[in-house]
Amino acid sequence: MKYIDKLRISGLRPTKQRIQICEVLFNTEKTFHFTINELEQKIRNKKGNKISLATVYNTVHAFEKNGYLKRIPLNSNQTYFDTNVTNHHHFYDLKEEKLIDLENSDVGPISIKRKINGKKIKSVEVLVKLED
Amino acid sequence: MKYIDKLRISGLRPTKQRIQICEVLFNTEKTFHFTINELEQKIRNKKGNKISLATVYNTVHAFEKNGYLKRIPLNSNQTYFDTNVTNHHHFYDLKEEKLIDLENSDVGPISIKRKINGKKIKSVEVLVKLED
DNA sequence: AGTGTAGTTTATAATGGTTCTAAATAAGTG
DNA sequence: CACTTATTTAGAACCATTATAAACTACACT
Repeated sequence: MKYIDKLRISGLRPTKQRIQICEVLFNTEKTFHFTINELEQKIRNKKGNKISLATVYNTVHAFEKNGYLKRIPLNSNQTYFDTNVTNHHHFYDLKEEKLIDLENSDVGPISIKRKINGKKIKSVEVLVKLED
Repeated sequence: MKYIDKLRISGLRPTKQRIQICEVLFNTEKTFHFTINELEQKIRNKKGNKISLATVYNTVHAFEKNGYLKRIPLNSNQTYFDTNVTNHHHFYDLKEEKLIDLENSDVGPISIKRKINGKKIKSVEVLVKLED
C-alpha cells in the first residue's frame, strides 16, 4: 500500500481511517479543493462507510501540518483546503463561490520590495476575485 | 458633522450609533485592521458607552457594502476588516498573528495571464506570510 | 502470541463567531 | 403632530470547529 509509507514517514500510524482518507484525497489524477464537510460526504459516497467527523478534522489537520494539504486563505465561513500543495494561486468566482486554480505560470513574478526585520517570507499567495 | 453626509449619500440614516462608529473607524490619521470584537471594545473605551454587538455587525456590513471598509482574505476564525480601502496587500506574521500593510508600491506589478470566459477581474490581493 | 503503552477513533458536548428574530425605538416625511 | 419605514437591541439560534474522555488499535517488547 503506497499510503502506508507516506503516513509512517510523518510519524502517523497507518490506520484504516487515514488510509481511506488518503485514497479519497490523493488517488486522483487532478488536485482539488474541498471543505471538511465536502470531504466527509465524499468519503461516505466513495467508500460506502462513514468516518467520524472528529477524525476527518484530526486527519486533515495532521496532513496539513505534514505538508500534504494546504489551507487556502479566503473569507468564508468554512475553511477550504487544497490537495495541490505546489506554489500556485487562485481565482475566486464571487458569484459561483468557487475556487479555480491559477498555475504558477499564469501569474507573472511577484516582487516584494519591503522587508520586515527578523522575519522571512514563508509564502506569497495571490487571490484574484472574479465578477461577471 | 462630516459623517452625516457620508452616511446619507449611501442611503444610511445618520443615527447616533453609526456616527459614533464612523468616529472610531475614520477619525484617525492612520488606517487600521480590526475584528468586530476589537471594534466593539474600541467603541466602549473611546466613547465610554456600548453599542449592541448586532448593531456593530450591521453597521460594519453596511459600510463594507458601500465601500468604506474592506474584508481581508485570510484564514482565521474571525473576520478581519481594513479601513484602508485602497488597492494594497498584506503581510501576515504567523507568529504574532498580526497583519501589516504592504503599500501598493511595495509590490511589483502583478500580471494575470489567464482569462476566464465571461468573468472579469474585480481585485487582486496578495498575502505574504511571514515566519521567523 | 500475550502484554503494556502510547496513539487513534469516536460520539457527544462545549465553544465562539456570526446571523436571525421580533419587539422597542428613532428618523424622515407630509 | 401623525405616520411610515429604518434602525437598534437583547437574546436566541446557527453552525463550523475544537475539546473531552472513554473505547479501541497499532506496535514494541518480551
